[in-house]
Amino acid sequence: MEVATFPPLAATAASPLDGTALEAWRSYLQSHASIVRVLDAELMAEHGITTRDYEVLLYLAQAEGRRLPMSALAERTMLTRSGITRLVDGLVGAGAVQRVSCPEDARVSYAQLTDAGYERLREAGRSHARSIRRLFLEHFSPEEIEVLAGLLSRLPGARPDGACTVG
Amino acid sequence: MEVATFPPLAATAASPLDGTALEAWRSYLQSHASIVRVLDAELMAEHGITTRDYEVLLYLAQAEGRRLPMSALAERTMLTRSGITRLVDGLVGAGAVQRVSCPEDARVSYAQLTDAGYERLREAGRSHARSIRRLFLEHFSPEEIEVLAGLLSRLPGARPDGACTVG
DNA sequence: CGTCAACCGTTGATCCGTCAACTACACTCG
DNA sequence: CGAGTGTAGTTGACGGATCAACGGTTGACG
Repeated sequence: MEVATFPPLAATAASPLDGTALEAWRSYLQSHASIVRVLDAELMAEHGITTRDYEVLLYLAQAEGRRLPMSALAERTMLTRSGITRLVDGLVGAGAVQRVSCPEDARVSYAQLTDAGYERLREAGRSHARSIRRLFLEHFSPEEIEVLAGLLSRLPGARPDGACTVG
Repeated sequence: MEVATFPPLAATAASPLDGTALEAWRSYLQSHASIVRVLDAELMAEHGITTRDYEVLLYLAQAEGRRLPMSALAERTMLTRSGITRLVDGLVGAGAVQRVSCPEDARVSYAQLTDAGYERLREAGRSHARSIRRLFLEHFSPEEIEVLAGLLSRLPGARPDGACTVG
């Protein structure tokens, strides 16, 4: 697995950002690209699922009854409803998810995590978390993690309205 | 312009990350997704170019003679050679870039920034930098920027010259 | 020289996600 | 009830990026 170089995008000859600011921005962008790329590759190589798949599986696992309406999934994943339809198609094909229609509202169709899907998630989750630690967390001390969390949480989009219960 | 919600991917019921660590990771991912999404949309709305386009234009502008071999572009942007071929096709079509063959090595073909392309970049650069300030930099004090830059620079891929050895 | 490996850029097939259009259903209000 | 409005999910057409394969070029080495 070859893990190429780096990606930027930042100041222009015309309107440069200040030195340190530019560095911060570049590191932010580039590290993200690199880390996510490796994470993707590892998840795919070791468990045959994409990060998107994993994300959806995780949301379902955390949801009441291990099922969510397609729209809810779309919202959480920041995908289009149509995108989610296709993604879930794949997961259904892989046996990780079933479609279940909703008795109270015939319009909605739940994506329901199967036992196989849950098992798949558990397995993937272990190595995924390990990867995250290795690629991200391990570069900082606990105090630094706290600082980082505090700073990053101010950025747009960093604060979902609670919502996601872990465990 | 609707700027949807948030994207996660993180701990699983099976192997959760520690609380603060999880928060840091989530903020990192989610803020990136949100910010990049807005940046993309603004660049497209105001100047009709993709972030990728902008990136390529910027690299060319910074390069010796405002031109680079396709492979060099691919490397810098973290795109495939084939991806770059197609992207540059577009820029050529838009008149921002020309293809120039290399006299010393008939295999390489330079992407050469045109004057029009440079002008385009300058215009886009202004508002782009403004957007970056608004979405990223303005959330921190100068000292915090420094701290952030220092922390982020440790992550894989954050160091342009420092070789990207992961795996 | 002549061969062969490595390399550059392009192309065809394909995957993944979007947008826009459509179907089916639900809810409100006359 | 029945029309109109809005919502949930799917589908077709398309764009962007990848991989695999190819043709042209270079450079090293027998």
